Amino acid sequence: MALPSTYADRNCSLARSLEVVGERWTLMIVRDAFFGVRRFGDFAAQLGIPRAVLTSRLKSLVQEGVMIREEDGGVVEYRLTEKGVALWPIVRALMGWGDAFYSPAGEKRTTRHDEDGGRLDPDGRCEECGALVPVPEIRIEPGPGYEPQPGGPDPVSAAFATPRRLLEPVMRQPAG
Amino acid sequence: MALPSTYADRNCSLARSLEVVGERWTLMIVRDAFFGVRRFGDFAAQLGIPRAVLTSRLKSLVQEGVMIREEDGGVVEYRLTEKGVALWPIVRALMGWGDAFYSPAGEKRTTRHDEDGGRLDPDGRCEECGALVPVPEIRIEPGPGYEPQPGGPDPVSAAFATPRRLLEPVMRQPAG
DNA sequence: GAAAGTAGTTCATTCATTGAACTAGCTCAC
DNA sequence: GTGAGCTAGTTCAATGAATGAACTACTTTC
Repeated sequence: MALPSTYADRNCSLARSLEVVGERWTLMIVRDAFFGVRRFGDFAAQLGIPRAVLTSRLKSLVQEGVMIREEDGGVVEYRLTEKGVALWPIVRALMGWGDAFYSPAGEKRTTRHDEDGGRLDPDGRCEECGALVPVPEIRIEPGPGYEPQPGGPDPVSAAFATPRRLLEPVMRQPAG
Repeated sequence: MALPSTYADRNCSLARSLEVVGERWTLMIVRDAFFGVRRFGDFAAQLGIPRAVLTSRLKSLVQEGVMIREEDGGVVEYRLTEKGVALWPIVRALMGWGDAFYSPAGEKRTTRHDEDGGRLDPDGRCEECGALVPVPEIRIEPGPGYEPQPGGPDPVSAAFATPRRLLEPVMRQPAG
């Protein structure tokens, strides 16, 4: 999205949000970032997104302060900022709606409070302890609607199929 | 969005949702529908969207069961179905994020429980009575961040600036 | 029956996306 | 250091979608 420059609507925060995260691919990139993807090549491979588009999207996400680009000794990483992490309710709501109407076998991913294993309700509250669970304490794991991938599972996809905390980096080679 | 046909990701309900509501303009149309817009011409005028695009979006929303097209005595109306109303948490989350990061003067629109006037918290719960307020009982009104429109306010924009219940149809001529 | 309104189409132009190939810089082994 | 291999990011031709303005077809109203 975002063409002539934006949506015209000055009085709607929905329009304003969509100007930042409403373009094709953008929320998929953000989702991957929640799932621990940080490297350019991993985003590209995982999403099947053209590299030129990925470059453009990451650039605008960084410019908007949703992600930050960190270069450390030749290694480039993209991470969500606080503003980016604040997108979680949006991502959760979209996953919830898709689960409800397009996943008859049940939710594709289950979220839990990693501390006590309690499931999270639609508002992100732990059904065990009642707390509103902060993003880094959310564990995500395959749910009843999850369909194991056919074909060779690359390391990143494999990590996606394993219970893990949000934001925890995907490891691309076994730590040595 | 949604080009070659879709996103490839079979295991993510976020991708699935974006295939339905992720294209440019789609969520703006849905928002207008929550605000009571039902007529083709009102969507077109309110959003400044090219009519050809509007036709295409409405067609796919109807096909997906998010909206329904009703023709009654020459009058055509588009309305949200239950599945469409279930998009409210997504719309709310997007408005919330935009308010938080792009509306320094405060939220652009306030939502209340129409029965008792209580404000709704981010989860959509009434701060007066504690109930999770169903969409038709939500009243929306200009908030502290709302900026009155310059220029001639057409009837639809005027309705948007007045406290009203969600889904309640926008009247285009005073009932006679 | 003429005027005005509405839903929707058509079409040339502009712009974004696609996908594949390419560049440039770094790391590591020898 | 030289070469192999990896990674971030660019380039570019082809495709497809968005834009905007004009137009069609149908209704209602007076």
